[in-house]
Amino acid sequence: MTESSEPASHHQPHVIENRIVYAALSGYIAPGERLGEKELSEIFKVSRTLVREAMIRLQARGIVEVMPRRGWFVIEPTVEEARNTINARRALEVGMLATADHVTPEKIAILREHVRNEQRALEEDDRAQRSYLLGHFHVCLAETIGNPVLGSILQDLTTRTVLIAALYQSSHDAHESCDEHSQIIDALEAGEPMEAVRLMDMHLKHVEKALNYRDIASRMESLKSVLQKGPSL
Amino acid sequence: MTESSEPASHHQPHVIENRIVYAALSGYIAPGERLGEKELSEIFKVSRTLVREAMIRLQARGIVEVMPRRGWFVIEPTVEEARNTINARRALEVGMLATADHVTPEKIAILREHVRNEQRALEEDDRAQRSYLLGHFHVCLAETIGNPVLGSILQDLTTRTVLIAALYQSSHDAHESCDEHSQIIDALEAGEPMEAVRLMDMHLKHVEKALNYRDIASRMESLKSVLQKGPSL
DNA sequence: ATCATTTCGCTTGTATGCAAGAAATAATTG
DNA sequence: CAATTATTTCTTGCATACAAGCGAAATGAT
Repeated sequence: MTESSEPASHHQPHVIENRIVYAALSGYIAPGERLGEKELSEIFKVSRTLVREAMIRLQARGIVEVMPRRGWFVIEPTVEEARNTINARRALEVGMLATADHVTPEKIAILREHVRNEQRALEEDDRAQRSYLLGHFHVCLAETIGNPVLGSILQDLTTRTVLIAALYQSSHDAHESCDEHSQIIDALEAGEPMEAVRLMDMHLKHVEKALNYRDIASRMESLKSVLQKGPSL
Repeated sequence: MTESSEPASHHQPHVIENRIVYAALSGYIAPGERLGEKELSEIFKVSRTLVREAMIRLQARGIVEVMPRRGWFVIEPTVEEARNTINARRALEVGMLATADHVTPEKIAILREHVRNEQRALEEDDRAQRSYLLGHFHVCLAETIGNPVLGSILQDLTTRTVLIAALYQSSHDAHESCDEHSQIIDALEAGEPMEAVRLMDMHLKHVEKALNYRDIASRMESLKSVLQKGPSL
């Protein structure tokens, strides 16, 4: 539980990669944050080569980006990129629910268990765990009613969504999210996949609606005005 | 047209990466083929470092895999992995068609143009181009009625599907594929997305049905018997 | 004082060197 | 001669060294 899901190979590069993804999902690292190669190489006690390898993988997954000779940064998606990411999730998750065959009770149980963990994190007000679990529900769903390929795609998309939510200061209520997850499972259990599709579509609409797309612009504006209007020191 | 779509940055690693993807899509490199770092570094006239970077990216995209100290190889998906990949495509493409809003005539025109290119490759019996275009149709569709995020995901999945088809000696007729693409566009143009969904679902079923999942086993069997029964030289 | 220019420090980009290991070949032994 | 063991070769794994370039600070000119 402490180490989350490390996919096979315990070699350093994957460890670094997974730690950063986990940190992003948990809200420990924010969009725009700089990830210096030297800094990380000291933290993980390896050479820059391995850090670089991890960063390249994360770049391929759309989680970090590089500015030539400036450094690696956690992505700060534009409004358009944010929309695209969420719409890609919509397509994937809707299609996944629509094409899934019967969901066995065992699978329902796994999903229920996950939601129970979400609720516990909510009660205990464990922000990091809450953020992680709310995002990871969708990965769990994809792996359970879908397959590992779907799961890994969704892992990347949800990680990006969490970063988007952080960047645009999502006001989406965590309780609401958790409830919606629960309702989706209800629909699956009742053998009504199309209802599950509808609920998922609404859920993602809520996620997107909760974003303050103006935040970046307004943040820059306010910064600008502060710097302009401020008294000369 | 000769260089296909190179996504920005013309630095070597991306060039190598794209060349290999293109070669896979065109059938120039087969599943299981070894891609030596030294070999590639001589071809592209760069150091192993940059080749390695490209391979790591391709690994993240699920197109090559590494066997420790043995080398890099184009993936040879198992039967289960093949199914998972195609099912992931089904979810994604079905969801994409189902959630897409109205398709403008301009977008229809782009898709029609693509199918025309497919037909030309069929007439001219240009195997490489044919393979590339039949796969790329799905990427084109994703970028046209979806967005770049969907496009890049589908790029990876279709590339893998082409490799799967090569590995399992798909008997899927190219003409049939092309026709099915055309019909999907018809449905979109007619404003009947659900019909497009149905057609896409069938299309992917055909793709999967055309695979001879026994080929790998039978190939190993025959090789084994040949080696056992053969006369001693 | 303000603006342009240059220098300098720190970061990533790329090549290279050497170590570790797997497979193929050669040598050894029963 | 067969089977095992030793050796050699070729591959990737990882660290390191140096080059290149951006940005900030220092410098200079107006």
